[in-house]
Amino acid sequence: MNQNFDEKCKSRGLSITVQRQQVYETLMEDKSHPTVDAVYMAVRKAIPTISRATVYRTLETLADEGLIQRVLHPGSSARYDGNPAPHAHIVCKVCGKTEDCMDSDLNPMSYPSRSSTGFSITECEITYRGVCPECQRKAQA
Amino acid sequence: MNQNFDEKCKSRGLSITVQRQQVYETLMEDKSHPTVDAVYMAVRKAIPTISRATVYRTLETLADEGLIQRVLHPGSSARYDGNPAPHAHIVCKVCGKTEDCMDSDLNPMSYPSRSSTGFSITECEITYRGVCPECQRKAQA
DNA sequence: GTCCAATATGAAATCTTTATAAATTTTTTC
DNA sequence: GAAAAAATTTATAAAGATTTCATATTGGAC
Repeated sequence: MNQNFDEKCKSRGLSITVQRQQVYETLMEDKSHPTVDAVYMAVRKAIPTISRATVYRTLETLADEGLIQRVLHPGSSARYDGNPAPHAHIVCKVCGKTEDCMDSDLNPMSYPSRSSTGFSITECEITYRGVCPECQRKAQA
Repeated sequence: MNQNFDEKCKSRGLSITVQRQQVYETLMEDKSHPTVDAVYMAVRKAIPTISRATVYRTLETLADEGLIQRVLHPGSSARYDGNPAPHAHIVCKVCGKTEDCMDSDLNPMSYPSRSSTGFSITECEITYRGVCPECQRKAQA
């Protein structure tokens, strides 16, 4: 199916399963930062018997392995992003829509030094919150 | 109790209630970025009959008014920070401990321009994820 | 192909959070 | 201050999100 993905699993000691392949492929095709449930619904079209628990576990596993990334969403359900490269996100606090934020004027992400925190840092997430154009329009009406 | 807090409520048109006062005071005293449940447990010592729903609602209200701030926590429960000023956080992905991240070498937060996104942005959140010193030690053992 | 380890399933359990209606408290008005 | 109006709290339930668990199935090494 996706040779690249299979190799990445293999190199990490993960078994290659149809469920993992399908979840990954679905996320690569859906750029909307879908919720777990949205991924579950999409994957069911290909694997009708897949369990919701499997989708949860698979997404978590792939994120732990750095193949995808988890995107936070205030007070609501988790979302995932098929692009594992660090980049900022912008979330509408009315409808929850989540988009990449690629403004080149933004300061580049920097990491705190190990010495100052004692943490070993592996991920950085920047989230802007606001109101998307559509919800602004609806609010005016 | 806290004159300052009472005034802030008044200026925002919020009623002053013992529940709000106590939730706010609890959060000011607890610098650990507690979960809603932790706040609920602490406030119960002062107001044993307080409802969990009230704590949820109160924290949300105070955050909406900018008196406190909500801190995201990947896939888990929300946490709150009594300091409403924007600052980065660092979260341990093993135990969930959340700390302020005040490294002065970090790039300052910048906001994307309105024109590039169409969003009206009100909040920015920076979260680093990694493993805290304690959990690193435990993992070695 | 056989076997063992890893993974998936399905249902239930466990959080976490929100909604609702009735009761209470605050604020406003006089 | 007392009464009326508005806002808030309570308690319960419901909804939603996520995890757990025992069992069944599958993948990969041999």
